[in-house]
Amino acid sequence: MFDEMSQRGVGDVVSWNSIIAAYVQTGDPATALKMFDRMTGQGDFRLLPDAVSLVNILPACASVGAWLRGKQVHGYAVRSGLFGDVFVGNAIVDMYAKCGSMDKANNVFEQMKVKDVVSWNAMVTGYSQIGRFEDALGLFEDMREKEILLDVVTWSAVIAGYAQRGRGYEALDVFRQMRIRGSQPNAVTLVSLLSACASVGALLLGKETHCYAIKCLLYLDGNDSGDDLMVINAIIDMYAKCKCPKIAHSMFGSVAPKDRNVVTWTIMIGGYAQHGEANDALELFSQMLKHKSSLIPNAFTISCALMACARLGALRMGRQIHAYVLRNQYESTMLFVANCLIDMYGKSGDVDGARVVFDNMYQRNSVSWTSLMTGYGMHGRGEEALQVFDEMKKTGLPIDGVTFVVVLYACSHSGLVNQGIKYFNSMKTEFRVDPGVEHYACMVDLLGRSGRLDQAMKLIKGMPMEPNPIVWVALLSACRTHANVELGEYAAGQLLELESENDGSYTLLSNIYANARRWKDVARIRSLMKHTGIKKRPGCSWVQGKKGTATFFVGDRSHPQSEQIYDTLGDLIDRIKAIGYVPETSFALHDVDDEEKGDLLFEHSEKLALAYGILISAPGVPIRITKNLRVCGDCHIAITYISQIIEHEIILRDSSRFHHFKNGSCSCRGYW
DNA sequence: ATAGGGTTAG
Repeated sequence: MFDEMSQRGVGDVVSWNSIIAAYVQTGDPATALKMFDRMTGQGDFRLLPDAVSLVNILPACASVGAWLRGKQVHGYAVRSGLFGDVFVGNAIVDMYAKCGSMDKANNVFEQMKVKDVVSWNAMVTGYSQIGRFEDALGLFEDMREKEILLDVVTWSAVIAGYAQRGRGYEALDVFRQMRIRGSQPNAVTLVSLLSACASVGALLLGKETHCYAIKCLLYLDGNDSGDDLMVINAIIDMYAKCKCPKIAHSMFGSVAPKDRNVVTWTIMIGGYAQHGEANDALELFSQMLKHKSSLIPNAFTISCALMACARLGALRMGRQIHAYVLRNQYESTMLFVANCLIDMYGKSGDVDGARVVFDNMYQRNSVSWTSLMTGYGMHGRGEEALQVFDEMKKTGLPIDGVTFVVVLYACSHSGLVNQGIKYFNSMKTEFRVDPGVEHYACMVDLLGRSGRLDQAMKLIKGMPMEPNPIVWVALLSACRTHANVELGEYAAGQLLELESENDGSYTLLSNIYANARRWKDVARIRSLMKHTGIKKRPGCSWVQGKKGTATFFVGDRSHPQSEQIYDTLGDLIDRIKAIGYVPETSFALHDVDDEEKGDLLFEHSEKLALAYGILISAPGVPIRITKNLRVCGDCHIAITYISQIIEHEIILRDSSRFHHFKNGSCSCRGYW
């Protein structure tokens, strides 16, 4: 219609405004800007924009970050006298605020002769979005003086700002003030509040908000604005982030499938991926695809599904999703998805696959670089990780604390002790990043892993802050690796004092004693665990087959092919004994819970998973195993031997790193 | 015709 009109020369400002508004509203600001240029450009057709034109085009400038264009429009508004229109003024303030230039916004705001509550709200929002909450709340006082009533938007903007920055408790505080001052919350307020609860894991307050929402939804019910669904989505997300995936799922189930939108599905998939069973996330994802109605996964959905794959090491599924991404061209949001792909490939044992994704990206950010480095680090390919770091430095992308955690982690798992020390020392001097407690933990790990326990202890003593549990666990596990009972006891004692002892630290200490043949101490630890009710998390390994995942616990006989699995395993053990394998019984007490069942060393989950992997894999195909805890020492020795007598490469991911077993050696080279 | 909200990565 518009084209026809403009060809006949009957289009006027109103028709141009209408078509431009349509582009803005359907989320195509680039075309809107092009049309605005055509409207105002040289030629036969040159229309003077009116106030509506400006109010239409300013948000478009803001949303693509076209600060310069916005400034030109601002100039035109002043020259043409349209600046006096309060709508125009508000749109200019908002445009500057959204472009991150609050000082300019404030200038304009102060020049406006007529202001309304929207003007004030635009300023409050602007300050809240960049985290300048003192300035935002300062405006509250000005508003009170000028007797401008704070409305629901004013309050919600600040609550949302706090929520987005993870400052949930301050958001809740503002909400309380809002209630005291008698403002009535609406759907947006509730969504912001729920997101605040989610960000700090405040389950109780989240439940309170849920109850409040039930009351409010009675009134909202029946309008088609989609507000109800948004609130419900936020409730599902809140429960998932507060580590209640079951409640989240029952809320999800309470929404009729036809009423769910992409966000509903994505929230639930992401909730399972991060706080529940990652397998359930993938199950839900394929359910969503089967729905085949108008539900199309967006970049968020894909990222969540890839997170689930990464957690499981589900390479086969991850590759399928990668193919889906390529087929469906998720270009516009490729950066995020590609970063998830790098992470997924790295964590699923295919770091070369991660590299291919990285090399094919046309845009990268620091997450892309660090994800790739993490991948190399986990696989013990420290030199390559450091090469990537050198390349990253050349890009000018910010090098922050996270980058150094990854660099030090890579050094630690490849035995690059001197380089690690060098990078640690360069953090402050060269990159102006203050080493945090997490970097000290990395250094303790680095020194400890390589056996320099005294040096590690010296570093801890010289720390400028209190060592946290992670530091002591790093020391403790180094004491296990290098059989240092005395220092191990000390580290365990420190953990006890910080009241953060968990099943892992008890197991480590018990292993240290067992290794030293101090069985009385082993028994003491065991009874201490029984007394305090600390249970060892059961070890669990899984293998991806063509028909889904097979999971094994220690001594597990639940698999239908159990008999065959045990036969294969027994056969392998016999064969490696013949070439020198001696069972390392000090690890037999690793699984203290199962002690009554006898010596289950030969039935550890990773051994069972390997036997099953051999059964289902074609010759020469790598076998990929994932374990929830660290691999047991005896299993590590046994699998090294087994790799000598079978044709498969064995790729095992434990909670610390990857082990590639091939021809009788492991890529970890002792750096667990 | 202007202001506020839900899902993703190291």
